[in-house]
Amino acid sequence: MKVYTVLLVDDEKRMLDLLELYLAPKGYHCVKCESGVAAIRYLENNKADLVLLDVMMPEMDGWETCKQIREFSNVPIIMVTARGETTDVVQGLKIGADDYITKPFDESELLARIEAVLRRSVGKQAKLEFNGLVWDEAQHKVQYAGHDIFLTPKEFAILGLFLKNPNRVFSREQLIVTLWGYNANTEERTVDSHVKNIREKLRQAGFPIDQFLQTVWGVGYKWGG
Amino acid sequence: MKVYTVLLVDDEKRMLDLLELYLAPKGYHCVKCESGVAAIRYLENNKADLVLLDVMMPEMDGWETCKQIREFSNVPIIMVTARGETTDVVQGLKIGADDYITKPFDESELLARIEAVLRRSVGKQAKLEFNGLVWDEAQHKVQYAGHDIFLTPKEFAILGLFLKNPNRVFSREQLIVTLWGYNANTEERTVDSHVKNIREKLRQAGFPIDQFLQTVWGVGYKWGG
DNA sequence: GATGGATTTCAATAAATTGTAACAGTTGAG
DNA sequence: CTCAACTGTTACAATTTATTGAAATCCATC
Repeated sequence: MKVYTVLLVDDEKRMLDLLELYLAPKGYHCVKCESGVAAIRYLENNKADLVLLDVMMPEMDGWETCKQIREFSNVPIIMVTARGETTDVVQGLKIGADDYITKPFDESELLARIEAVLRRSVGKQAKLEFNGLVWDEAQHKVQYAGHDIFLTPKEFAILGLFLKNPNRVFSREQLIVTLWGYNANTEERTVDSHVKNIREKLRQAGFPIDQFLQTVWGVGYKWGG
Repeated sequence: MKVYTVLLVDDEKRMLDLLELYLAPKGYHCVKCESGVAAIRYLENNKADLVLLDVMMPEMDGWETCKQIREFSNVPIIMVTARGETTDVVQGLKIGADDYITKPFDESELLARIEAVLRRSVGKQAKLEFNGLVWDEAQHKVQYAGHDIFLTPKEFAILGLFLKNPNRVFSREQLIVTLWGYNANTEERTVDSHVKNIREKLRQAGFPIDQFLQTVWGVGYKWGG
């Protein structure tokens, strides 16, 4: 069974411990952050399956943190609000949070919501947008400026991986393991070929691809702004 | 007996609880959302048999929510309006709602309307039209440019699924599970045969089928404009 | 149980993608 | 500036996938 990584974000250490106390015994791997900035830094370099994000925090509040996370990640986010806090929940859900829960909550409610959000996010087919470039899994289609860009399955998968992990550098080896599988027996040069084709097709469509799909010399490739 | 899932959408928690109090004892499975955005997100990833949608909500009102839901789903929708609210109900029903009910309502009226809408929707047979191509479930008939196109039952079902889900790519596996059933033991190539026959017959009738029923190489087929 | 249409399978062919190897071009450390 | 290592490009071979027609099977109906 898959172990889910949950990122807990709250300025109160005590609350973090309480959340972990609820989640760890259920098999969730918990990572704790005491500020929005720390959470963003974590997510930029690591993967999480879910974020539990407190709204009321000093420096940078939960909504702002949520907004910034959404600029580079589609990780499911559950907002944690205190009863009586006069925050506009609807506004928050619009920013991109997936659900919210009100403190104080009991263990079963917390777990139920987490499971619901995870279940929803697992089956969800991604639809990503980046500077006008749309990558739609359900339609298996890439669009820019209104017209379709025809990509082969491999090209489509590679582009999707980059879009899902902006700014992260992938070595050719990593790309092969992720997209071809562990026991694939593929030359690293093959990745170059696909990258070349992706660049060509997107450039053709007028998308400033060279600005985004970048070569990191001696390491691999990354999608960066 | 089938358990119906009802999606309740209202910005007031109290109203959601009240509705659930009425519906849950009658065997309806209730899902509650506090905003139109949350409701749309839910429906994009989950199934519901009915939506009870409050008109007066901040941010995105019920009509707008209804309109957006209709862009991807045919789920029956009952609008909930407050007495005295000066909304144009006729206008709303045109948008695609199936019925409406005025607050305050009593339990029996609510239940009666829900049952009526569900009964109607269950018996409802689709009739779709696409660029002059008419697919009529009640008559089990397909027409183009005035004359009938004779399709076998399987062909008819496949075409119907595509018309009901424009732009969505179906893998052969998905088509088999959806139209043959989970435990069907059918070769994937069989789908190709049916697709070939559908294409042949529609092409024969003069319909520009190749523009619509498209092969998505390495993935499956889709109905796209 | 024979008939005829519907459905499914199969195999040959066609088409497209993917992988490879060779080489040219580029980069950056020393 | 030089060189070794890395990256980009190209053409083609290998592989995978789609299409098609024909044959086999299924199945309701007479």
